Amino acid sequence: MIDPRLLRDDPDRVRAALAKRGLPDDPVDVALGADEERRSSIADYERLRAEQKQLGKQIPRATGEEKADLLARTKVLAADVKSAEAAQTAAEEDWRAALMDIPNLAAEEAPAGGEEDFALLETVGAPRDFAAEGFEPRDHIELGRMLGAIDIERGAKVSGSRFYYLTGPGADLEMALTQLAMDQARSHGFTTVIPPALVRPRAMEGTGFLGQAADDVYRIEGEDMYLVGTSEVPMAAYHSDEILDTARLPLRYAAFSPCFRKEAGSHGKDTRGIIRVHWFDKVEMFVYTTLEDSFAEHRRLLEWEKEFLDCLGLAYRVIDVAAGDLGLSAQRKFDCEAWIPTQERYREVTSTSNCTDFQARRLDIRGRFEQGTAPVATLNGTLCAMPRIIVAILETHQQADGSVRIPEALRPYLQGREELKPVADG
RNA sequence: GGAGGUGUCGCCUAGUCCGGUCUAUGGCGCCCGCCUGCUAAGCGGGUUGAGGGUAAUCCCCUCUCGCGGGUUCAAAUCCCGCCACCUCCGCCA
Repeated sequence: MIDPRLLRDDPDRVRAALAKRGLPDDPVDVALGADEERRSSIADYERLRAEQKQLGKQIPRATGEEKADLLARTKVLAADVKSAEAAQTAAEEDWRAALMDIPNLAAEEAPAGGEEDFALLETVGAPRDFAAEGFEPRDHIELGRMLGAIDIERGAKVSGSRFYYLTGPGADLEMALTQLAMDQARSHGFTTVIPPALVRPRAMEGTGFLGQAADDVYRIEGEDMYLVGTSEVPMAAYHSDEILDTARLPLRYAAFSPCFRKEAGSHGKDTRGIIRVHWFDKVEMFVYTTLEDSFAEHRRLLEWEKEFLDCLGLAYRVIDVAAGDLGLSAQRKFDCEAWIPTQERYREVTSTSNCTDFQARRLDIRGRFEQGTAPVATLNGTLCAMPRIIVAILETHQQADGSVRIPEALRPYLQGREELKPVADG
């Protein structure tokens, strides 16, 4: 939710921000009108209510005819108060709904436009040249099968398309990656967390996943509960309705959780393999800090993401995501895209967003500052999304015989193994 | 899942039976001031949050006693629903 004050004081800035995302600006006028309506209904209600309280105070002291008269007047007034209150509640709801529809204002620096309009920030490492090495790389599906690491057929049999089993070295790899990621995060002062993956609507809505993105969310039938698509959801809601001690900021958490996504509207995309799946596990960084510090913190999250990719020996590039592709909550977003040899292109493996005070305002998370309380800033960043990192590792570090060299950083978590070797059919 | 209990402005707590004098009591903590050679003690004052009137630190008003409804002229207080926690029983990893 954007700052209602900003909308009232400088609506043109909000209009410009919508335009930058390629969206129409009529929500601005809707919200402004709702704000007018809201404030006049508040004034109406409060005037009636104050009168009612005044008269009510006189009743216990009054007697006889005077009392009967007061009772008659307050009885009428009570009905007026009731309808004024209902009008006020309705106006507040309309106003809030209108405000909730407006996405966060994109950063000045974020490129304008849609998905294709990202800005390339940097390229790290060079894609491996398999032609020069004299062999054709195998894709992760084939490697996963040869190594006994990924079982896509049985995943489909049991759960349907876009499901998989990680087995043997595949399962080991996920565990190792999880521990490596958690160790890295811990060393940078993060608190490790395992959050609930099932949440109430409040958490989902507060993080911005129940608007246009609702199609992608699994809901539990008859329960009013949702499966989270990322631990950003339970971690943002973690401090909801709290006033944080600003001396303790930033609060940094590294959360491991399963993630569930319907992937509605992506039919036909990435149908093979485990690039795009309905369920995966992920280690996510989540930070609460001040608005002023959030921009520097965003850069720090990006550096920690790069540190993780670097120690896995992956080639990747970093992009500054365009305004139109930011999603509802983000003010700015950086994606790291790893080179996938058999696709011969860079694919998103991590993503970090600065949501400024947008989610904090929705979830009522404030800090106590000298001037009073104010919403804090929330940021999130992927440390390790398992399937995509496993894909990148398998394809990048494969050898001609189908074995895969294990990056040194992972070896301590894989019983010292230096490579994964193909196995006979399972 | 069943039965019973509890939920008050940071923490503890009075008030709820029997509706109005609750503008919610007191203690602790915290903040400001006084006193004191310093410290402690003592004395005085302040200390939930949100919204509206306002551009506004002052001032006025409304809401806020877990949340949402209802009854009533009037609800912390009475009624209903929900949520959380505690105790016991059942079940379970």
